[in-house]
Amino acid sequence: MEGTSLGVRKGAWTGEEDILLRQCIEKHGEGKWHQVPLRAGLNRCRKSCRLRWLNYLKPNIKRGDFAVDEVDLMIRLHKLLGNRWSLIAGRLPGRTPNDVKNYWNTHQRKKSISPIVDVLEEKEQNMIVKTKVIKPRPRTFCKKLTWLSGKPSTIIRERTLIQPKDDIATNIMSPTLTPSENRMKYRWECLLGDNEAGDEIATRALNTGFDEELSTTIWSDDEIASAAKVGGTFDIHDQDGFSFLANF
DNA sequence: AACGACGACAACCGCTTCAGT
DNA sequence: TACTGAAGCGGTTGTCGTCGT
Repeated sequence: MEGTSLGVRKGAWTGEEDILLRQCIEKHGEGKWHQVPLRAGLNRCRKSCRLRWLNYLKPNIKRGDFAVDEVDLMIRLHKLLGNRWSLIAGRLPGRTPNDVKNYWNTHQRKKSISPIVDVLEEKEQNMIVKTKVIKPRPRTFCKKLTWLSGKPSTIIRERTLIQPKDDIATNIMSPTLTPSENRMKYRWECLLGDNEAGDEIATRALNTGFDEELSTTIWSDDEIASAAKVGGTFDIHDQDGFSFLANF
């Protein structure tokens, strides 16, 4: 793996390079990775420096075997998130995305290749929920939409969502899931999110439950505007046949 | 002792996303 | 709005150590 490309060193890092990189980060802080090789006096590319720091030199990195509870959490998170290693690692203190990925590829993937485990996993999948990988994406709306521009309109829109008894749950509700699936989703959102009151909210969600009825209502522009402030998932249709799923 | 298979993990590469202009 | 460079992410590869034959 040793070698150079355009004069940039590749391959395993030496102890000397580690020291230079660590000193540089301690002095200037993380970030501005394109400046790090110059500042540290390293003949490495920015990517290499960043990776070395994040995966090896950064303080508080936990090394050694994964504990049973870490593996358990990893499996659950992987079921929910798929191969989103940085998110999974974010919930495993001291573990890096590379660590998690390597562990998964060497231990867990091996297990999933096993036909017996395959069958068990499939059964478990059927018992719980179909995996739905949630990838947050920014949504952009056409500015021609009158209700976004604030102009009055007579356009009919439908709002379809499962009504929660507790409005605090509204934000993460999905009309495409059953109430129990929504409960599960809610718990995970609370677990994965940065919500400070996550535990309390999760408990309340479990104790509260959700109504099973879907409601379809014609909303005025004002109602939609207020709903957007509260938040939630909306299946919106207008009279031009334009429809989309919106999360506020 | 020699050698091949395999596992673990560090590092690279290419692509996507984000932010600034 | 389009463009560009930086940062971040996940897939893949290379290397090294260990174990079994």
